[in-house]
Amino acid sequence: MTPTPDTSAATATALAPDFALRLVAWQRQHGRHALPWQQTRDPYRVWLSEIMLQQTQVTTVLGYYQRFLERFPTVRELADAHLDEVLAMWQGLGYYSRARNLHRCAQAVRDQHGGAFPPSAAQLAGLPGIGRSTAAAIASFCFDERAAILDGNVKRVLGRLLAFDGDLASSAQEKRLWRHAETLLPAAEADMAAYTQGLMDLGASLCSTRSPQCLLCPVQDLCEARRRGTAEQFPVRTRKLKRSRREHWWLWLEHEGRIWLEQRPARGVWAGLWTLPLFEDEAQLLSQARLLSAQAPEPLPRIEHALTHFDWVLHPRRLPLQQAARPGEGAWVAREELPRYALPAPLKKLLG
DNA sequence: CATTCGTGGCA
DNA sequence: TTGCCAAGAAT
Repeated sequence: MTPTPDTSAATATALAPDFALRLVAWQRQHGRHALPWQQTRDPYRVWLSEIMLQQTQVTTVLGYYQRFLERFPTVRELADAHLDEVLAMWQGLGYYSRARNLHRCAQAVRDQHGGAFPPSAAQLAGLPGIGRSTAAAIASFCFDERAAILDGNVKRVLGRLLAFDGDLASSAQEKRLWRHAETLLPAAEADMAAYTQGLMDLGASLCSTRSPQCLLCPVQDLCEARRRGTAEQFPVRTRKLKRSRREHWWLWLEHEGRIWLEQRPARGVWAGLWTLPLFEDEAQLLSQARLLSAQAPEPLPRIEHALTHFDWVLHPRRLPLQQAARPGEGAWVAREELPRYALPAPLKKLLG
């Protein structure tokens, strides 16, 4: 049995000087330059943008980014804030462990780095919420460090450039691609910011997931997938994520315009966010409701909410109360106070 | 190494 | 409607 020859490694080495120089030139002429987080080299602002942009589209981040900076203009103000307020500013953006790690990271910068982000990818990667790729992005943008990123865009661009046929669901294959990404880095530190941005810009525009526009690509004649006419086949990623389904009942208690909210535990789905009391089935909800009122809760239309790995069906049941009992650990929240509470998207929609 | 984390947009 | 995916990291 002859092992498949690893042509991608030789390809990466052969392309190394040309690819970077072309990408850098293209980025400077055709890439994005007007995004808010591109108007600065302040590590705090660049870091904030990189965290928000993890698994999140640029258009979604834009509004959050400005509002967040107005409330927390410096890393110290973020570090000194309460986690609940950080979560409230993050509500709707998703992946809430990012907000939790963001807060922890700000405190680490304050307490262990004298209030300034450490100026190297290696040190940045040791901070909460900053992995290898995010560390490299910050270091290349702010400090011109020759450090490779490997996000979704880069996996697609390099996967096609090298016709990399390893399954990126495998960590061993991803490790190989990391090495290629480092091989392809530009020689000059002065080119690093444009190079890193160029990889992102190319992946977000011409080298898109579906219908890539190879004819306009600055590296079309270097691209192995383009040569084969099989750009859409890269990168290779077998998905084994099976979506499951969960079903719960939500008790919406109201008293004199206030709503009863409970804070979810610090781990798991919607960690630290405020929600309605959740029940495994309708019988348990009704059992709780009978302790609070002689009235029966009003059934509201079901909510179908899709998370990454499961579909969630929620059945809201609304129950106005004459007297304000305390059904457990939680808070009666007036509507005008709701913005200070971090609510998951479907609840914000339901209450809105 | 596999799983667990949100949300909105798009074909 | 359904599935896929977007500037990933932590466990």
